[in-house]
Amino acid sequence: MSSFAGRMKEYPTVSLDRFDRENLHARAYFLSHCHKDHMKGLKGPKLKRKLQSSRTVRLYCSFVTKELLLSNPKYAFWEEYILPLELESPTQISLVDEASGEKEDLVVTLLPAGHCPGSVMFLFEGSQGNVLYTGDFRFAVGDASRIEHLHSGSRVKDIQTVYLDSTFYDPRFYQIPTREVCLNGILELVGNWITQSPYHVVWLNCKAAYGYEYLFTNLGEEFNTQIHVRSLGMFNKMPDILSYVTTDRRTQIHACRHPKDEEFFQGSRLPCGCTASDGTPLRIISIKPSTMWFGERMRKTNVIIKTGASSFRACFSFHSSYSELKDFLSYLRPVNIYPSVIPIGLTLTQVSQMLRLMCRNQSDQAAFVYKPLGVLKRSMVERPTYDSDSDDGLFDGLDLEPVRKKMGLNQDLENVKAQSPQKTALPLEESLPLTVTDTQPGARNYVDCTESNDEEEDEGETKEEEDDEGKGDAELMKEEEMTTKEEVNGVMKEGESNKETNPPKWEDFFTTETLTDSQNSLNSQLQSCCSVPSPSLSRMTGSQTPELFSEEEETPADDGNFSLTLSASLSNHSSQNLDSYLPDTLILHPEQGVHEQGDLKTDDMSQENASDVQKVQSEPEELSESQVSSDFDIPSTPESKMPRPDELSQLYRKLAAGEEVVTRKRD
DNA sequence: GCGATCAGGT
DNA sequence: CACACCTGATCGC
Repeated sequence: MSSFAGRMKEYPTVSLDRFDRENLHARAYFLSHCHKDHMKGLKGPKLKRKLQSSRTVRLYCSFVTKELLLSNPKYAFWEEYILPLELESPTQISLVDEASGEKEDLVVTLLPAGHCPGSVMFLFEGSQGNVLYTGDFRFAVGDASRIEHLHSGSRVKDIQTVYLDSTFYDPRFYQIPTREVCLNGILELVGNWITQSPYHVVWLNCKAAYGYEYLFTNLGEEFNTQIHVRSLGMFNKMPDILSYVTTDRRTQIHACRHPKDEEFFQGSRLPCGCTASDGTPLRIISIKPSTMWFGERMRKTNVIIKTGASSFRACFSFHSSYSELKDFLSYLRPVNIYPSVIPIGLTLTQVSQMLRLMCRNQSDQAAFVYKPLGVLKRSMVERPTYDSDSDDGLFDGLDLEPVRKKMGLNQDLENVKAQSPQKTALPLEESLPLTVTDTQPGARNYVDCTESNDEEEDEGETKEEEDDEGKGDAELMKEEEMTTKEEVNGVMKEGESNKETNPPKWEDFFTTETLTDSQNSLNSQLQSCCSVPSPSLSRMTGSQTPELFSEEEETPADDGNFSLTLSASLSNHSSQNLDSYLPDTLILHPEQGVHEQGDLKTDDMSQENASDVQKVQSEPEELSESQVSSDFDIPSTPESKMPRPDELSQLYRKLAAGEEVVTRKRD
């Protein structure tokens, strides 16, 4: 879930995907896609009032996003304020301060993000450099090189900052099967089921969100049918989607929902209550799209998992995997990268630190361990707060735009690897301390990638990290609990970012983020949609109310004879591991049971898996409480010692006075 | 009555 | 299996 606070420090007068709090004062708004966690405040009365009193404030988004947004009456008041933009066509936008008349021009380009219908990234080009806000996105490896507007000529544009959908920026999510592989698995499963008889139907147990449409269109295309959904008004102007969805329940593929749909399914009923016209019980399987991921060296498992007599999970991801993100970032090599999502189980500090390694000029810091106080170079004079953004001034102007050609992906990857002082097959950061406040380097061992998807989240959750000093990008990234300081209103003040000095890197000493990630729930309903029953359908059966179907209990897919074990596409395996040579799609026989990870194996791999599981279980323990101190942490570097309070206060005094802070250098 | 927030669910 | 929602309870206005 996005915890982006809405503003970029380069262009703080615009707000993106966040419309509450400070964002109420923006000169322009941008909506990357129509998911609730990116629409906070968007239907708020405050914003509505502001719009009515403004003559220049607009909301920019794609045409599709506009369409989806306005299909919900709660957002209808936006109609006259939305300025939809074409994809891939740079547009100049004037940001006007209506009070002073002050104006700033900005060129924005919408880039398709592959997350859900209408989803885009925003590329901003203006006086403060090129900034890419990714929104939520899924790019496959190599995709960045195919985007025209990320290049000028044959070179990659010089990107100052990427605001990144870092949902899966964690080595645990090293690999997620590609869209195509996942889709093929689902097509195969669905095909094998619905071809058995007209009474064999599939229920796609999708979340209430946009993003599954390409699944619908592909299924519809493949099986020459339509998918039953609850409403389709939002797609009225999108024939490519509209033609594959229907409110007619007489189809073998359903993606309809009902508040109690799980119960329905347990009772062999579809959420829409549909039955066969002749009374023959339907045989329903459910397919629940869900994210499956695999560690770096983990044997690839199936994209379809049987989870019950007639239930399946199918791999599906709206977001790029870790390796896809790394590919993306290593291609762009921005100066700064800020996460807009903190993956579960990680802290902002950890993610930021890992991302820093993907920044331009930072790869040589792969050897960086920790320098106690040694990086304090100059004092800061006028800096009310120290923020973890402050290092962005450190590397300004140091380098030219790297020569990278379009499609030069492999080359780039090689470069990246070559830049790593440690020649290892491991991802760069895996041998690094994730945060300086975390115990020892390698306390978390990412080398032994999670070999199972079953890891629990028992750790980290509300790890109190910190002190409240130095908000900085903590402020930009989140908005909660930022306490009292008026002067830190969530945005860098102009001129505050001091480009000439090398400010102390406070984040190396103190973590600055609090982990109150509590902006999860928007209680609005995007879909207040009432399905319009098609007149021609309502006479299908006299009895369509779900309640009338409870009697006959035939387990739909009990299946002694359900041997859908798909020998499947033994195609694209990189064959480095012969023992990873498994079908993409494999459906376990019912008798094999799939309820536990230990059961997730076929005969030829059971041994390996068993040992893999062991490996996971013997992983180092989580951080103990005592290792995460509540106030601020001085990391325990071997040669360093804990500063005494009087030493610290002396240091503070010097800094406050603007004196040069001389620190002992070790060797 | 409304919005914001949280807990708990899928 | 960790995304993008739901619902329902509680609180403040």
